Amino acid sequence: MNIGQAAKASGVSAKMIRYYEQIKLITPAGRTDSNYRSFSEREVNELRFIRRARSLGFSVEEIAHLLSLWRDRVRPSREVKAIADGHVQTLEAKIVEMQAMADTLRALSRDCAGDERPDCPILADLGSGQPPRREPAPARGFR
Amino acid sequence: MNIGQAAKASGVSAKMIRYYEQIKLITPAGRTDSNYRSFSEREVNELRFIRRARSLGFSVEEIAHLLSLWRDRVRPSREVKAIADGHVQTLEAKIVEMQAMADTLRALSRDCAGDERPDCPILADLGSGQPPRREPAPARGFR
DNA sequence: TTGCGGCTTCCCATCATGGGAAGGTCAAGG
DNA sequence: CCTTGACCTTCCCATGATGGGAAGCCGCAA
Repeated sequence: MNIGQAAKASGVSAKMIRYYEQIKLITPAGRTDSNYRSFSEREVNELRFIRRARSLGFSVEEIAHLLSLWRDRVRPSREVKAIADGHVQTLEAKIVEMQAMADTLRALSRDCAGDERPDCPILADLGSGQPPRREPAPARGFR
Repeated sequence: MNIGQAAKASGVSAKMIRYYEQIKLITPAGRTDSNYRSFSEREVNELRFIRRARSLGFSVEEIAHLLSLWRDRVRPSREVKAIADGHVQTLEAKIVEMQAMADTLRALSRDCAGDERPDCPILADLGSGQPPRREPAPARGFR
């Protein structure tokens, strides 16, 4: 199986396969006499693992760790769970951040006429020298 | 006002100010005899505008557009709103995507013992050759 | 005058991905 | 046996926004 077939079979582009090999995420594939890479079914499975992990947002570094645990028959599931939970936290933090951005923008956009006139609360906000948006007094009562 | 003071006053690092100048997001600041950049209050205000826009997640390209509208006294607010709404959509799409990742991972993690034993549904999923996760039959009844 | 802190430019690194060039290889069909 | 087209190889470059750091110039204070 050469790189194109491995790419199709795994869903990882040939470019990325070479890259993963270069950064030592995967062990270098064998080579044919003519220097073509040759992939075994096992290696294709690793590529599928990587593609799936990437699609869940894991970084390459995290995937390196996950792969080593996957290969380790006596890994403690505690370690796997820790990586997953850590990543979930990262995701949640980003989601919260983006949600805040979107909420602010929706509020500004709601009050913008969106017609031919130049008046615009969005530009007014951006130009107002607003500090990085600290919560506008968190409405005592949520605690 | 030299670059350090402008940085403090605007909240944009000196590094970034030079970068914004280089990519022509802002007009090159004037120079003193000794080649130091010199910033006016007006330029500092532009930097604050940029910092605020960045904090709302706008790309530099979008900010270039927003800045030109800001400077244009007869802009149609429609254009500003379009940029903002477009960005909100981008944010929402990313949020949905990350939410899906987090949901999947939380479900997998929930079923993982997280102890010394090697059995782990997280690794099982990653190693299962799962295709990029199409919804597992969307449970008719939510419409 | 010395010394420290700030300024200048220039280069490098990040993270994961793609584009493209130049050249070698393989298989099918003439 | 040779051509052709599709594949493979390596190498370099670009992305977006940011920071780190080196080498060298400048300005102010003691």
